[in-house]
Amino acid sequence: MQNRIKDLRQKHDLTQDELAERLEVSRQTIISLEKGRYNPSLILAYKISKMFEMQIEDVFIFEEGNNNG
Amino acid sequence: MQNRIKDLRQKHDLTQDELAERLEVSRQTIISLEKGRYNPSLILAYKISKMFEMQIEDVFIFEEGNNNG
DNA sequence: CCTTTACGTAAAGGTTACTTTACATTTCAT
DNA sequence: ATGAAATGTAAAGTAACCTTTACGTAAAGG
Repeated sequence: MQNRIKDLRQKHDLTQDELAERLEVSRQTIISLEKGRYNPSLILAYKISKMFEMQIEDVFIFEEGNNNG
Repeated sequence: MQNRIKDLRQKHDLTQDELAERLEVSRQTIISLEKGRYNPSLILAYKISKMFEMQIEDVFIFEEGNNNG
C-alpha cells in the first residue's frame, strides 16, 4: 500500500514535526507512514486525508493502476 | 466513529459469517466492527468498502451530520 | 424436545500500530 | 567550522486490532 503523504506534506509546506503535531501523533509515526512501513488505523488515515482536504482513496493507493473509478 | 456495515451487509443478504469469510477476517471482527467497538485498520476498511462498491467515507461516518462534500 | 443457523458476549493471546528516547546525517546559515 | 533545523534509523514499551475458543440466546424446522 502506497501513499502520497510526503508529497502532500511538502506541497503544503509542512515539516514532519509540524504535520505530526497537527495530527496529534508522533514524528515517528509520520516517518513510518511516509516510508510505507505500515497500514495506519482508519481514523488516522481519515485525519490525514482531511488535513489535505482529500478523500482517503486519493491519499492512500491500494492497488496499482486504479483506485478511484 | 459509526459505520454502515450491518446495514450494507443485510442489504447484500450476507450473514456475519459469510462477510467474514469474504473479507478473510474472523466473525468476531465483523461483530465488533458492527457494534462500533473499534477503529479498523485502513486496509480492512478499504476491503469492506470495496466489497460493497463504495468509498470508505460512505461506509464509515466520522463526524455527525456531514462527511462527504 | 433436539438440531441447525445466526447473532451476541467474554476472555486470553498474538501481531502490529504508535510512542518515546537516543543518536546519526544532511542542509542552511553564521 | 559551528549550530540549528529537518530527516532518518534503531530499539524498547504501550495500546489497540484481530484471532481463537467457549459459551449463551433466539428463531426455524423435524
